[in-house]
Formats: sequence, structure tokens, C-alpha cells
Amino acid sequence: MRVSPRATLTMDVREQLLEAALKVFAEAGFRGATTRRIAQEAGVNEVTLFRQFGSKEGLILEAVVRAVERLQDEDVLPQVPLDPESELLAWTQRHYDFLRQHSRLIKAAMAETQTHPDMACVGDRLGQNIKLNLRAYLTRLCAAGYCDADIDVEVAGNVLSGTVFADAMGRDVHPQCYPFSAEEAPRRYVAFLLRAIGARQAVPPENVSEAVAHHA
Amino acid sequence: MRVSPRATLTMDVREQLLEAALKVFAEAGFRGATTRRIAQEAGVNEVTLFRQFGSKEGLILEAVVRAVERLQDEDVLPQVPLDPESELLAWTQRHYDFLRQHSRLIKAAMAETQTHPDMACVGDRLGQNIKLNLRAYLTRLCAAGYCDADIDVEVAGNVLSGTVFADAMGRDVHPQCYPFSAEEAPRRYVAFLLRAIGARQAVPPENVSEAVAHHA
DNA sequence: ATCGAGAGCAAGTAGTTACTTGCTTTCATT
DNA sequence: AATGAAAGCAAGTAACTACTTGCTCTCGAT
Repeated sequence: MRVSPRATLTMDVREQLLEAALKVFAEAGFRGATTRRIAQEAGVNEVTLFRQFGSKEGLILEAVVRAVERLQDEDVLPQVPLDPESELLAWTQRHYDFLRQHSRLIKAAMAETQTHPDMACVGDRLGQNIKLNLRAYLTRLCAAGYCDADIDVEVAGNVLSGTVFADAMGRDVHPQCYPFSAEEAPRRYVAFLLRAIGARQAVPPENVSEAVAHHA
Repeated sequence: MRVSPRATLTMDVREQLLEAALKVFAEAGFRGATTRRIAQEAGVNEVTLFRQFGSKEGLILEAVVRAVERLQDEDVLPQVPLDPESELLAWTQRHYDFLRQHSRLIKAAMAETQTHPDMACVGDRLGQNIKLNLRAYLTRLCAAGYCDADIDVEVAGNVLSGTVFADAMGRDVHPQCYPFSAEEAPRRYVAFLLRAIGARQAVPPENVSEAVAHHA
């Protein structure tokens, strides 16, 4: 019944277990992810699981934390904005892909947040890095005169990240709500936001005050 | 150990069980919602649960479906738009409150959608009624000349509903991402959207084409 | 007064779960 | 060739789970 009996020994067993745990947890939640099923999925004896990670909770937690840490924040959003459209598009595409790829995991983790507070790290990572970095960037955009000076930056940030989040969570399960493809989604969301904040080519710093006055 | 021993008899037992099942399910998910815990929460004997609903699955499903059906669609959004700002604000407030009130239930149901496809009704109800009605209304707004004629209606609808959804799901767990209060959230989201779509007082029908031409 | 529906209670069943123990096998290093 | 670390295997434990059975108690309608 074992698949490729020796392959499991050459590949690191811990790695196999972590991968399997992540997959099963995303599919079935914490209680549904039984040690038997995880071990089977990993092609590893169930006892090895306990010898390596001590407990089911230890394994799953390590697997989830590690997965979320894969979204490094090699900041796509530069300190000095140059091209708002392409920069925002890069950020949106990047996070949209990540959220969509891990949607099942995120849903499971969200539901489990209450009973396993340690799991909150998933949301923390996503919430903090995603939303706060974006907001800071929008503030910079604003200050540099790339958009209307009187926009609601906090709301604008939440709008883009919220739209992307809701799409990533809902598209698979409610296709009729997303009549456009996942490929063009980021472009359209960014285009909408750019228009909403009155994005334009930068106004030279000395003219910013005039531009603001003109808009008001 | 029973609380108010006779009160449970006068109040309908089914009602008690349905309420308890909903609460426990929202807290612990399907597998975590044990019949023992539900019965205890309802102040009812565990056997009664099975006599009334046949199985745990039957009970929880009935409880969840009933809960979601409480969001009647007494359409807040009129067929003929008169005041976009107040109409959109009413819609937003209504759904934002509903989503926030049931955030734990929604999270649990989302996670369980895979293993219990029957649970998809929650999302169906929310997705279909919320998003599609909103989009249709925005289309009407557009046609009546209340906003820019060339806006991306599909995206605009997803933006508002997505923003509201993400806020309702994330506010409790990531307060730092929502620096404004839940009371003013709908107002600010709607204000942002109105500005994004170039909302204005209606243009008399005979002038719509002119208005469009002028904008382009 | 009788009766029957419905709820409580105690006990039990069969299956699952996380986790342990004792032993054997494999395999790279010495 | 010998050793030791790591993995497999079979079996077991104690707790929990959904669900059942058989009985008693209560109470409102006849």
C-alpha cells in the first residue's frame, strides 16, 4: 500500500509531515485533521509524527506558521513612489495570488482562531503586513502629489485589500459574483482604485499646495 | 445543575436546541459542536436532541439555514433610485451589521463548506442576494445618470461588498487595521464609493448623453 | 380518573481519537 | 564488522463521540 517505499526515506520525513499537515488541515480543519490521516498523506508511520513533533498541535502549528512566513515582504511598494499604477498592480497581483492559493488554509485558520489563539498569527501576518504597508504607501502617494490630497487613505487601503480578500475567498464558491476572470481581476480593481483616488502623474512638490487648492 | 427547571418545558424545546446549536457551531465548528455540549447549552437532555432532529447533522443544518434566512431582502435598494447616498448607506449599514453580528457563524460555515456542501447555502444567500442586488442597483444608478456613465459596475459592486465583508470578518481580530469605529465605517465606505463613481444629483434623462459626452 | 405524548434519566454500543509502549528493521558512520 | 540513530510495525490505553434502548415522570386533554 505504500507509495515508492524508499522515496519517503530519502526525502526528509519532517518535511513530508509538515506538507501533509498543512494540506489536511486546510481541507478538514484542526479536529478533522487526524494524526492518522496526516501520517497517511505523508506516507509516514503515525508514530513518527509524535516522535518528531510531540503532539498534533505542535505539528499543525509549525506547519501553518511556516506556510504563512513564505509571504516575505520584499516590499513591492517602494518608499519613493514612481509609477503608482504599476506599483499598485504588482502589489495587488502578488497578494491576490497568495490569498487565492491559500484560500482554504486561510478559511480554516480563521475559523480556528477562537479555539486555537496561536493560529491568529496567520491573520496577524496577513492583516498587518498587507493592510498597513499598503496604507503607508498610499499616504506616500498622497504626499507626493500623485493623487487627490483629500482622499480618505485609511478607507482607500481597506477598500483595495478588502476587495482583493473577498474576491480570493469567494470566487471559487460563488462564481456568479465574479463575472470577470481571475487574471484580469487585479487590473480592474487597481484601475477602479486609481480613478477613485484621482491618480495622476506627480505634481512637482512646489505645486502641490496649488493642486490641492484647485481641487477644493 | 439545570437552570430554571420548568422554564425549559414552557419554552419550546426545539427552539432552545436550535439556538444552542447555532451558538455552539459558531464557536466550535461542526466537529467541535458535540451533541453533549449543544444539549447542555440548551438546558435539555441529550436524548431529546436526537428524538427531535434525528441526527446532529440535521439539527445543525436546520439551525444554520434558519439563521441565514433571517436576512430578508426587503429590498433596501429601490427600483427607481432617488437618493443614492442615503440608499447606499442604508444598504451598507444593514449588511455590515448583519455580517458583523454573524461573523463567527460565517467563518465557521465558510470553513465547513468543503466537508458539508449543504452549508454552502450560507454563502449562497449572502453572495447572491448581497452582491447581485447591489450590482443591479448600481447599474440603475448609472443608467439614470446619477454617476459617471463609464464606471466598471461589476467592480464597483464587488468593491463595496468586499470592503464591507472584509471589515466585518477582520475588525474584531485585527483592530489595528481599522482605526475608525464600526459606527462610522459604513459612512466612510459609502462616501469613498460615491466619490469613486462620480456620484452627483441626477441628470435629467434628455441630458444624459450630453453629460456622458462631457465627461469623456 | 385515564391515557398518551413528550421529556428526563441511566446505561450501553460501537467507532474514533490522540498518544504510548515494546520490539524489529534499516542504514550511514566508525 | 559493530554501533547507534531513526523509522516501521503491532498492539494497547483512556477518553470521547454519535446514537440507542428501556424505563420513569410529568402534564394536559379527554
